[in-house]
Amino acid sequence: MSTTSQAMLNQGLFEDQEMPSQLGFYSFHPNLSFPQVGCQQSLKAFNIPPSLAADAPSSLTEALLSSAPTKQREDITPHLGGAQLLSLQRSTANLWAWGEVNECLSSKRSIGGDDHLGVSAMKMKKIKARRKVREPRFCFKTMSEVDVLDDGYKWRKYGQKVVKNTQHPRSYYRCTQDNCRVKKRVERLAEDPRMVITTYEGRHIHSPSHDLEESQAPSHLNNFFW
DNA sequence: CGACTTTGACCTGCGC
DNA sequence: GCGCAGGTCAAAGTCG
Repeated sequence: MSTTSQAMLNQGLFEDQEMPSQLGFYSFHPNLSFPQVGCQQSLKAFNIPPSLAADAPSSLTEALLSSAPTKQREDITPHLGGAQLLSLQRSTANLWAWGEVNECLSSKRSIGGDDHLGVSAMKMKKIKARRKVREPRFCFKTMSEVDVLDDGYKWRKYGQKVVKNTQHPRSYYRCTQDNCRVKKRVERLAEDPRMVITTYEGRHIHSPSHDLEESQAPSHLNNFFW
């Protein structure tokens, strides 16, 4: 669709279903090092081989690309290699997660063992206590004029809320497929209204509604549903 | 008429 | 316990 062809997938954040405290993030900047441990935990949840992520960020990029729906693959590809993203911007959509990611990044090399994420046990305990069990979440930022990007699935809007300190409302969508409980939130970045923050929660139990042909193509990575 | 959006009310978790 | 903010519900409205 032409409206989404201008969209640029810049960076993302995902969370392990089994271990919500394990967060990984990806960036398409080739020089940015990778928080490998947390990353691999999350990759396991999304069925992406850890070996792809352990080597270099570019490997992960390929993994994400090969497992993404055709439409998003087209959106992402033109921007690979030339990405100029070094900073991680906060948004109300993933504020709860960015703190942990930042701590992970700042301490990932110096600390091993159980405390490999560098988050103090006390703080981790507080975080876990605060958070109830969540579906795996995947959040990314796109530059797009349209709020709702065509990701191949059908969504029904079930709510809209004005979030504090932002002039743009947040929209809540649910997958229309029976028994599929995937949700997504869409909002515009307060600092840059051109950027759309899309947060997926849960995993689809079915193929994209208009991407069936591609989803049946043989690939060991194609079980990564968005 | 069914599918979808809108929107105010309600529920829940968290900080103080 | 109270108030705030985010998330969800559901009735009403809209559209094809």
